[in-house]
Amino acid sequence: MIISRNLKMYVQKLRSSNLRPTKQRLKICQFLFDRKKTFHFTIETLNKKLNKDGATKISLATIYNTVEAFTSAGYLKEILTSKNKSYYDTNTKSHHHFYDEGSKELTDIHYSQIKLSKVPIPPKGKKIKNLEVVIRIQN
Amino acid sequence: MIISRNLKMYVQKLRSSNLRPTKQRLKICQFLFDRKKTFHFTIETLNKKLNKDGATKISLATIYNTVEAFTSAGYLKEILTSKNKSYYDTNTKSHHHFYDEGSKELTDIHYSQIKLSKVPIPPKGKKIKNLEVVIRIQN
DNA sequence: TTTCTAGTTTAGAATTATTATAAACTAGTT
DNA sequence: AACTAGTTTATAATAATTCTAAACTAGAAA
Repeated sequence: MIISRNLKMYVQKLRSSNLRPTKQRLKICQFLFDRKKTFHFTIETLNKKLNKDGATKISLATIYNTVEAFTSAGYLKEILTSKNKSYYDTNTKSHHHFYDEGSKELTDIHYSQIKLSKVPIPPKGKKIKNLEVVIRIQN
Repeated sequence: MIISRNLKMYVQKLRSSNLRPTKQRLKICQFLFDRKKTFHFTIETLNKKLNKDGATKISLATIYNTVEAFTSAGYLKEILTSKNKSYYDTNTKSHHHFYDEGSKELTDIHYSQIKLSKVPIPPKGKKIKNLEVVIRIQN
């Protein structure tokens, strides 16, 4: 079964980031990363989906902790929106988003679809960590 | 005095957006727009600055209402960040930001400092309302 | 294997930002 | 001067997130 191979992979991945491979973290890894397409979520949606089936529950606090840990470790990317709720993305590669103001849905824009021909120099002593384009759309 | 000229201007501006020129709204207009440089703020900072002097207090609810009204009217622009607090900008023209992850400060990037040579077509039936680049920086 | 300990999970409380409510007030029309 | 719809206000309610401290566990050491 593929899952067991991925599990080992996740154990290594977590260890390499100094995160103990706990049951909860592995379950969240499988849920987030055992998929082909990238996945956008909020804590709320993740919590609902993880705890939908009557299976072992992962507490909300753990979901917050884990998403935060995965984000610092670079497994997840926090997305910029104007809403007071954090959005995350399993696609950590440089890419951009459409943000639909009506439906509040995010759609990936492949990095090749946007080209910047001029980027400013960061202020003295600072480095660019990340550059993100959000295109707000509406009907 | 210049202020009285601006006051009249603000009265007109508000009327033209179907907003009654109340004492509170005019005071907030003066505070936000009687300045040369653009101003970035959160509700929290605006509230503190408006109510610093022992002068007539403007309630927090009014500040929320007014900022929301001014944003819909196009006097203010909501800025995208990853934090769970709304940031606003008195510069509503197309422009971009540095977001310093350490100090959580926003700095304007003049629109001419960023050039996009390729922009995607929006999904069917949708129009682009706005395009914003946020460059996250760190030490 | 058993013991130990630092890291982790958990439920629930606390905090923070924002929105809702409903009574008092006011701009501006009649 | 009276009226009314829009506005302000204090406060309560809600929502997202962070904190806390007790219970649990991975995995190193005995």
